[in-house]
Amino acid sequence: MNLEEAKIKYIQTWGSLATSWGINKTMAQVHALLLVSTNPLSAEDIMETLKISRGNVNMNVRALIDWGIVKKEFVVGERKEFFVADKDIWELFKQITKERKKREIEPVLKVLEDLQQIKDNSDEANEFKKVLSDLSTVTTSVNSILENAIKADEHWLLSNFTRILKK
Amino acid sequence: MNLEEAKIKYIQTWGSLATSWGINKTMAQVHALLLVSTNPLSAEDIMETLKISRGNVNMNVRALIDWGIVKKEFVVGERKEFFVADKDIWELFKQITKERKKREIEPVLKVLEDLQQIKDNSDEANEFKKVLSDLSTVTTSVNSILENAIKADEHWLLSNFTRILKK
DNA sequence: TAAAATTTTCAATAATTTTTGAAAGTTTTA
DNA sequence: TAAAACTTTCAAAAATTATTGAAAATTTTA
Repeated sequence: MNLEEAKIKYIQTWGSLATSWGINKTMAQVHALLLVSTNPLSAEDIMETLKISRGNVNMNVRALIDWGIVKKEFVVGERKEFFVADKDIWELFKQITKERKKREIEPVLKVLEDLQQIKDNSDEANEFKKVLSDLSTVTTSVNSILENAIKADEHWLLSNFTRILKK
Repeated sequence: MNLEEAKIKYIQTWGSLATSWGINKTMAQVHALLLVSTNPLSAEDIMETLKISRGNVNMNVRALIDWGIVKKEFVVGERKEFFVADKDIWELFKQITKERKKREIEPVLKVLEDLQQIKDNSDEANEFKKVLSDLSTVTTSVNSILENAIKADEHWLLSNFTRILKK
């Protein structure tokens, strides 16, 4: 396998992992392409390499910029826009975590809390509240871990984890 | 909001969270329904409550059993099968983590390792290998955390995390 | 053993999500 | 200012994923 093949394999692999975690395949592939590219790429470069339409490139690049993991870059003497991905994978991990936490986990925690408030003291209601409370505990716990992974310095995840392993 | 409404709200909320993490909505809803139900439910109970077809119930209940988070149960004097969800949410968390780790993360780690092996010493190849290596580090790290969450006792996640927070 | 009850399968259909591509919009150049 | 270069939008089409429901298979009862 040569370098080009390896890059393609990597782009495909990342795309399929993304799909099973609810991230659009093309978005992941565009990101992967920018990540392994040594120079900034234009919309056309991406279109050609991934064989996708202009509109699709535009939509997905914007989504990546919105997630804070891709930046626009200007190349001297060139009119069009170019894009680059941050090469720091920890930064990537932090950004993705941050976005998903905010968009998906926090709203669920809010609903779980609201549901706890129902005024009903039957055994059935109390059993339900117990389930909700347990769910909140796990969800909060996951949320906290993610929060710290975001807040702390680059290698929080690895360094803290290593410490736990050694205990 | 009364108890019934709260249960429905919870089932819907869980279903939509599941969707954004690549889990089938109905599968999550069936699980949520079993989780808040005080007694075992038959395929028909599920069909009626969630307004879905027999085939759909069958497919999704089997998937849940396959994931190890729902069990068949027999009710005396009844011919048909009934289903229950483990009420221990930590157990649920562990099972889901275990399955996703095995099915999705481990295969990716394998590919990343394979790709590292390309025999090419150009600057470009080395840069690519660096990206792969960083990805492997983060992925391995996430994988290890999940591994420990699975192996250790019920409240590993919470107790260890609390300790880190207090440092 | 055979009829009844129940579960499973899976081709067809429906719903959802993604992608296209051409038109509209914007920015830059001359 | 207007033509060229480029980007964005979005309705329609394509692709993917989920669901139905009726037929086949299996299990239970009598």
